[in-house]
Amino acid sequence: MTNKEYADFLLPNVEHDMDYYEKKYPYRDLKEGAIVTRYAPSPTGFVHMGALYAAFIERKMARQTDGVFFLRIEDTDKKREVENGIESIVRDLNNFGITFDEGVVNETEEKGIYGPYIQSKRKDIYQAFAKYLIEQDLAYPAFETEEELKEIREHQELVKDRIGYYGDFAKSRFFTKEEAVEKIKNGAPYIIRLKSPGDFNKKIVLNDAIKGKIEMPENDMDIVIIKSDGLPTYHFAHLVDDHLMRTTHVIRGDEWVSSAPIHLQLFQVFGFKAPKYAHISPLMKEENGARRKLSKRKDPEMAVSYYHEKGIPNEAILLYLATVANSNFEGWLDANPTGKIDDFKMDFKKISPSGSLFDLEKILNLSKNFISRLKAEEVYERGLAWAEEYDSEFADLLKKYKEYSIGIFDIERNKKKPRKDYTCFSDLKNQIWYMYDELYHPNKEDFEYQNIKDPKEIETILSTYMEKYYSEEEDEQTWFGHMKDLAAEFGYAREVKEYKNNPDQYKGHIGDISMVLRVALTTKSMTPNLYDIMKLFGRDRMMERYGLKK
RNA sequence: GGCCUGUUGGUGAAGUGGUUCAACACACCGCCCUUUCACGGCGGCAUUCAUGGGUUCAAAUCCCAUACAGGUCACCA
Repeated sequence: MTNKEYADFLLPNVEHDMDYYEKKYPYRDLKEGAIVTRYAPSPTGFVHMGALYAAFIERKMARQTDGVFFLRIEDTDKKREVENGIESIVRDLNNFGITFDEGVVNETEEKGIYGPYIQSKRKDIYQAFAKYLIEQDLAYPAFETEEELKEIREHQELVKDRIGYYGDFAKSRFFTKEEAVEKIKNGAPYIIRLKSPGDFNKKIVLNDAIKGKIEMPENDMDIVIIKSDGLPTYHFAHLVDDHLMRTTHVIRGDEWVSSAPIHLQLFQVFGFKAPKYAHISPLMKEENGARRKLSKRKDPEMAVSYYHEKGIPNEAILLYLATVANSNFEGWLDANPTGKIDDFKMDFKKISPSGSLFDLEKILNLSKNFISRLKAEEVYERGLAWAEEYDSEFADLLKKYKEYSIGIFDIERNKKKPRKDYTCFSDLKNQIWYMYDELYHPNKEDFEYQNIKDPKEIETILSTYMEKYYSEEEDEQTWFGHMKDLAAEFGYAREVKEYKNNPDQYKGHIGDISMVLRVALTTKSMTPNLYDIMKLFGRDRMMERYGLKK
């Protein structure tokens, strides 16, 4: 029996051969240095922060080199598949402005000539490549059951040997073709394994774009390449797909570093040029003084929906991810305030080889700064969009008082250094609820009066202000002058300095008086500029809040 | 257990043999500005780069060991 016949026997019904596919997918005609890379998730659920981080870096590197970024779905494990997985992946990523040049578009469509981009639809291709290996006597059928494999492992643990299917432990390797055929004809189930030419005592070198030079023992495990369902394992699919899709850079999580020897060997066995690898370290979390990888199951902040619910702008998340990836990004943004992430030149070498603690504080800060730079109308629109999803009562108020609300968001916003009141959109209501009568139901103890607490005095100050000094028309300076007059009338210094110089001559200073007017109006001692707030309220509503007859 | 990687302040980090070697940012604290807050300004916050050895005239930077942390050892990706 020739090797060719053997291959046909082991993998029948394979339509094309390796050469056919080799010709079908031409080399890409791209300029020097262009990076072709991919985001290759298995459709097991929504996109989480770690995946978003990787996808962000992948797209960025492809874009800045005029390369190609494509989406490939790795669904060779049918057990883990989730319904509509593809749709949610594409949607989640698009929400962050991460789009693909090529690959899967939705459950049924794709674009690009290197497809299919869904692994389960590439069975024939993988088998064609596996057949080549069998013909070269570099792959063979293996018959061990799960139970037998377990026994081998237990034995190895017992005698403290290296664990795995290799050397003398790889019993199926030693069957003759005829013996194997016999078994199969008798109905024995089988898988295809690589006949590894590696030597554990020799070293291979992985020149990782992020982690640098890593020396590892050669792979000598006869790893599975085709599973019993005829689909390939990750390792084999990676070889076939990234070779045929003409990927130049494989950017992936660093949990893959340890299997890089397998991948390098696979490329070598076929005589293909291996892609460059860039292994990204994971986002970490600190818990009880120990660091661990951010977990999809345990950590709510891992889900991108967490940020959506909080109303943290996606732009802020992207800014954060850029900072984590290349810490010089912040400095660059500082020097180029109007710059976009797209204009920044990211560098693999600047990506930290060790995992970074995921810093929610920092995201909140970025979010706050981002919102502060928005126009009042934008804050309104985005705040409303958030509220419509998560706080319908507040959404109704925003809609009912549109111009008024924009006015609130506009306070001290149009300056070089705008106010930073809102850390995220879910924070809006906490900051300004008192501006809406519908939300204003204070108790007496809610009023945060400071130095002046006497109800009688407060009442007199309020009524005097409204009757004698208040005017709806005045500009800020005039208004402030009136405040000073009011202070003086009640025995408070017109200027803080004056009070500090002669504390005995005054009961307090202008600040004490304006505090009364502020707290009586809002219950709060800390608010944006009082002048602007009064402007928004207008006379009637002020009289009402001050408990004075109109 | 084998193999691989990492370890600079509360956090993210810059810095890879010597001309500020501990930048910058977030957080925190203090002061100033100021009608409150916010903004802004100024200042504080690692005499030391996990620990112990070594190389060198000179090390956070090179070497070795130890400790700690992370990853990986599937017919999962």
